[in-house]
Amino acid sequence: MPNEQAHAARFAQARDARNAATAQDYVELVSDLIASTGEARSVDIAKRLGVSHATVVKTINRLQKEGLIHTKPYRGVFLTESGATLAIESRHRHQVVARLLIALGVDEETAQMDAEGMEHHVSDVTLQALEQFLLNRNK
Amino acid sequence: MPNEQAHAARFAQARDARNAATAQDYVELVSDLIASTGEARSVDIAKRLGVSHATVVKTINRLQKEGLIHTKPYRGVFLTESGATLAIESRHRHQVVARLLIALGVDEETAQMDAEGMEHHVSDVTLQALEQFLLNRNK
DNA sequence: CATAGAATGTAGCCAAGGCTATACTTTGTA
DNA sequence: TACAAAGTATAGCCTTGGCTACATTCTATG
Repeated sequence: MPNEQAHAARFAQARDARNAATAQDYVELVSDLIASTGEARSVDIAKRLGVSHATVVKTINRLQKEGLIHTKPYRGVFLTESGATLAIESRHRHQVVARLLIALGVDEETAQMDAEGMEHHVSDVTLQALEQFLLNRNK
Repeated sequence: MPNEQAHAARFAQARDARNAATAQDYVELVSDLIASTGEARSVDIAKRLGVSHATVVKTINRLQKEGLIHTKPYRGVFLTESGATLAIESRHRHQVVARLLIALGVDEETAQMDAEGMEHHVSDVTLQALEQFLLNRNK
């Protein structure tokens, strides 16, 4: 077993990642929706996430306060600059994890499923290692 | 982008994994503490998790209702049979993920940090693929 | 161009997982 | 053996992220 402080630090980091996961999921999804359909409407976000629209509206209000998103009443949802940056990072992280799993023989759909949860816990150090592995492999 | 249903299913699975993560962390930790010190006391669990003891007690009460743990008032925490099974599975999953990251060049401490969060999102299919990769690599 | 239906927003509920503060047992030792 | 310290339990608060039910605004079409 690790020592007490190290152990607590691991759990603290995992908790932080869990808390940040929602914000990342939303900005990534908003970014995808805008890219593919020209706009991100809360009803579409709700369908994609599989939650009620009320939950989406509440979360969007929070993310707006946090400066990741802005909205116009009865209009779509838009990303701020920092939201857009976060979206790009999140999508990249997701794709790297998914590609790794596929490279290791996991089927596409399962890879996407598992990557959705795992991505939020991949640190920069690990992300680089995964990218390096994928790079070497395709040489 | 995936289709709507598939997309929603991914997020649903990630949410389920998040909800199950606490239970897994607790039983794994209780199991480790019993193995290394002979008992699992709530104050030690709190220190290891880096949360207050009140939080630990509350969670333990919930897990007790769910049949993973049992306690004797003012005595330690013990695992039920299903709790012990879950602990073994969880620890195994954690170790496979950590070993994978180390095999890909991530340093031990970072690997343990990231594995702590990632493990809860690794499906059985992915777990098998990771084990297979580690096996082939050590041949 | 009125209006029904769709989209958006609001209110209020719940459980989980954090916290501090306070109370109650146990236990080691002066 | 009495008592202080350590450990355990309880109460009450907060935020997040779910939900349903209801209210409001847009918009497309008859």
